[in-house]
Amino acid sequence: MEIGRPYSRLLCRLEHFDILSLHDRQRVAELPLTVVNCVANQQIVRIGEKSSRCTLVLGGFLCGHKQVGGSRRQITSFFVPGDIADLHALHLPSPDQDISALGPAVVAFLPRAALADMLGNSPRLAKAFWRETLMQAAVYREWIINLGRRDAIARVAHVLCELILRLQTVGLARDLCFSMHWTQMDLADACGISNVHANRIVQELRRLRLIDWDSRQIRIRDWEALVRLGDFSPNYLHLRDAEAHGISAPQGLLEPAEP
Amino acid sequence: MEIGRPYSRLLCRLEHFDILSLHDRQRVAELPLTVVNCVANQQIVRIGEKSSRCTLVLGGFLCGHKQVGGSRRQITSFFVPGDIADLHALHLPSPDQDISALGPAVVAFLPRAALADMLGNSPRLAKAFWRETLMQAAVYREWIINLGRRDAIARVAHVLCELILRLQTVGLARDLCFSMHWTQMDLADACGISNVHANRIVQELRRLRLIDWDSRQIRIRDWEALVRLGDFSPNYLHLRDAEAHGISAPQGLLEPAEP
DNA sequence: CGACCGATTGACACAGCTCAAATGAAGTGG
DNA sequence: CCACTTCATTTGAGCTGTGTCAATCGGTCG
Repeated sequence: MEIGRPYSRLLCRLEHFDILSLHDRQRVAELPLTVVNCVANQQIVRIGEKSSRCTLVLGGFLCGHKQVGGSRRQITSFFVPGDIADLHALHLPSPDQDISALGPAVVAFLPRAALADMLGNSPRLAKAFWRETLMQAAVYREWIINLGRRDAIARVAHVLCELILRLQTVGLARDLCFSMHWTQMDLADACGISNVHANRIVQELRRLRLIDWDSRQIRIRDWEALVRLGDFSPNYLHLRDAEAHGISAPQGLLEPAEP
Repeated sequence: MEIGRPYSRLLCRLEHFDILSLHDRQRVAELPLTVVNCVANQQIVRIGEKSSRCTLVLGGFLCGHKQVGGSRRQITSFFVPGDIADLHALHLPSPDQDISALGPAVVAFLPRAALADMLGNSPRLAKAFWRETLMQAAVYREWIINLGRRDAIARVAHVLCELILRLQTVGLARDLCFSMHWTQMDLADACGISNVHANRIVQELRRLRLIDWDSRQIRIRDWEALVRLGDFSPNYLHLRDAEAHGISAPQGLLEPAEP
């Protein structure tokens, strides 16, 4: 789980639309941070508990989730390296969901005061961070679509497509392959299905030769087909044209879309 | 559909946590705006179409929605008076969903340039608007929970509870009653169910004497029970204590929660 | 070696979907 | 004021995707 400079993937996201000035990049690079290794399922933010820091993902995955009534939890979002998982801490008094590690992860805590200070001094950085929150909202919207109107196999396919693309924007999963130490139950909780059914869907995806999911790693074998199955269109990720273009076959073999 | 001063409900939301200075309120009040009456189902924002304005709801309801594959649309959010429906236009190049009126509505268009100018000149206003986007994201998260882990009747109940509280924070629906010119299919599209099933759920809610829904108006008859049925807990709305307190019985008769 | 956790499989139940038709309500135009 | 249209609500009858329950299997770790 190599990390590089801790802020590099964050910068990669912040500069998605506008290049930052050298001065601004410097400000980000100088943010004080505390790096922490998390074990699988470690809880990082607890609903209702005020905290004075934000959490930047350096390696692995985090997820936001919430328990409902008697039933199983629902995962509301994944956070990949370069994401700040609790941006709401910037302006809201207390978190409205839990945030935990999915599998082992590495995070950096940024003191909110330092962050607020930085944003106050640079309108351009403030804009970049604000945009970051808006892009997260766009992903939430797409998840609503996913849960509301797609069947189980499409949901899973859609989630995988999204993950691949988000990883690629920060330089990961270039080969349509990434290691993911999480369980089928985690997948189920993200897709709003039962763990048993999640297992059947994974098997079906394997049978269709769309993915390999051995214990600790996912490999997309047929990107085109996965995109079709998941009814995936990436505009909600607000990628730049170049990347969005890559969608048709980000790194895999080119295959005609129509049979 | 009395409107009052067009910006009054917006101010009501912006000042939810911090009181604005007189100067800031003045800035908001002086925003140039174009008031427009919308007919039912009128489309206001089209996916992918750049625009240089934001849309403030003055009366009625808007909704964000998206069409998927062959199936029915999914509504991702409601917007009530005082909400700005397309805040993403502030920092994202193009919208990733459609926005339409649910029933007749009155909106005001605010030129993005004027808005950006205002936000650039007042850090406190910028913070208030940013917080507004974060609170919308919190609502999206809750909708993900709703669609992922609750059954149909709980979804509908939850959506109704949310609407009531959001209306009350801007001074509407004080009597647990509001007029809502939208169809059962709109409700179905928000809850991720079929229109036929939505109808059955509405009938069930009527049979249980939880709501009246005559053609054009919804009246909550048993708030406590609706909250319980919808597994509704309002913390995700980030209401101030006073309001959140009112939840147990916002205006209705006080009834003990436990049987 | 035992304990534990996650993946897998099977059988059965049911919430919610689809299709289709009937009813009701609100215009619209003659 | 009455046909006629249109759109929303309502009802019924199967069908199916997915959940639940329960048992088994396989790997990992102490």
